[in-house]
Amino acid sequence: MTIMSSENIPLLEKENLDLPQKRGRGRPPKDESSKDEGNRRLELINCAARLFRINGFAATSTRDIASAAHMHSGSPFYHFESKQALLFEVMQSGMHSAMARQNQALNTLPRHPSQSNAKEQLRCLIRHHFEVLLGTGNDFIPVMLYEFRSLDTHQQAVISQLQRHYEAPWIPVLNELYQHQLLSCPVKMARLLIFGALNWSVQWYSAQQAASLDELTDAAILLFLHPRTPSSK
Amino acid sequence: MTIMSSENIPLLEKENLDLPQKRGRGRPPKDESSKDEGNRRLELINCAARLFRINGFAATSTRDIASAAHMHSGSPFYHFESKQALLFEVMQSGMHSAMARQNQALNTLPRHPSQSNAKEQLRCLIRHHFEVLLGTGNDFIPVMLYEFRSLDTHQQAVISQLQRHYEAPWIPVLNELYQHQLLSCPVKMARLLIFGALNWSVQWYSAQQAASLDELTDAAILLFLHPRTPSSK
DNA sequence: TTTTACCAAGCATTTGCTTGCTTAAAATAT
DNA sequence: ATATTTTAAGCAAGCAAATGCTTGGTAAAA
Repeated sequence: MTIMSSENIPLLEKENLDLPQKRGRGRPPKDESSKDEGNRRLELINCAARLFRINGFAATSTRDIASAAHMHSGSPFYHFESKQALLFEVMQSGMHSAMARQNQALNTLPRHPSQSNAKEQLRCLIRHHFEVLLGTGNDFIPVMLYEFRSLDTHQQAVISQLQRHYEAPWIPVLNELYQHQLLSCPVKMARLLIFGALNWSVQWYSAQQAASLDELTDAAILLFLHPRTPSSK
Repeated sequence: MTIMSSENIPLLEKENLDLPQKRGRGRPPKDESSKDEGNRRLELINCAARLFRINGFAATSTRDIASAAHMHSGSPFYHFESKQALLFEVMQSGMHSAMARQNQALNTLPRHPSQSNAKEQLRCLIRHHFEVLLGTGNDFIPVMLYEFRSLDTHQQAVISQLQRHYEAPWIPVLNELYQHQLLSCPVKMARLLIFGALNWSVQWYSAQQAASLDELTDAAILLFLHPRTPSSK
């Protein structure tokens, strides 16, 4: 990451004329899908997310990011006014994507059919949260979880707000479980501890060798929820 | 941290001759407690731990550390061969201290009086772990948890070994709880999830305004352990 | 012609660390 | 008891590399 970083990017194949992704300088072609929406800008965000996740924000240089996106060292600053602003974008877009997918996942569940599908709702939320944390290519949320302190005060406030929105659907579910005594711990503390248990998985989970996300979800449910009847299901 | 850092340390009172802690250059006096054992070196470790915890390893400069220990910028390298070696020392001494105190805490418990004091043992372990994570002046373990990736491969192996030793007393306790069906989740996963829930508390706990460590411990026990009899205690 | 997206080069600062020297206490010799 | 040597601990200064970011130009699409 630090070795060999003095403008050594163009190891790209040289002299293959008119490859579609030559994409050197100049305005990009407005190819078929008209809503291109900052293609290279998006690639910068993705590369930054990956590097920030692997090495951390402070230990990742803007040159590393530029290089990963096949740019030269100063080019990212055309798209982002600072390294910190890029980090902020990573977190924001990660949160918006996670929230959208969480709502989507909740909508696949039946709308409280009779009385208490709270347990299934919690399973759905946990399962989706594991996906957000551990799914392939999902570097955004781990970055948000571990680089929060690198934001300035205003940015932190914005991200905190998004986090509150993300956690909002959990609260009525936990409340219901608490009232039905499937959850013994008061809801406020339960939420903090449960999110801790889940979020920490980014420290030890590795896709190969370990359990599947479904198995993780089952384990978490077993740990947190206390069955009222002798039949565990 | 970054502003005004060009050798601006000696704001110490100037011209107070013969203050006992003048401590300028030269060999330190061998004062009463003969086992001085690197007094300034220890202060470097403490300052580094605090700064690493607050700002992270990569975002803390060796000048920041030197300044916090009232030294000049190059002096830490008399005691440590590199910044990374200092980080390693922080983690190692933190782990050794935590392990010693954990064993001490366990020894205050009665030696399995009749059959199952596993629940009290778990409470003791959790309570002590919160102390290690959140107690005042305990910056070492949080640094270890969040800066592991900044170590090189060999250092990581050493720290992992220490972590395994630290977690070792938890395993028989969890096994016993699982066998008595106070714990529904298989032990291996339970350990990972429980440590996650506890370790994550460094992200949200603040000494004022929040619950006491005893209350945290109670909440955790309520969340993880399933009472077999209707009486919750 | 304008705009978008980028390159090429570099500037100012910060950073980890080194080298050579200084001081004062401790150890040792006289 | 005095004088000399050794050593622990740090200072003063700076170097080479890395880093965040800026400026001026330029090619291609619109």
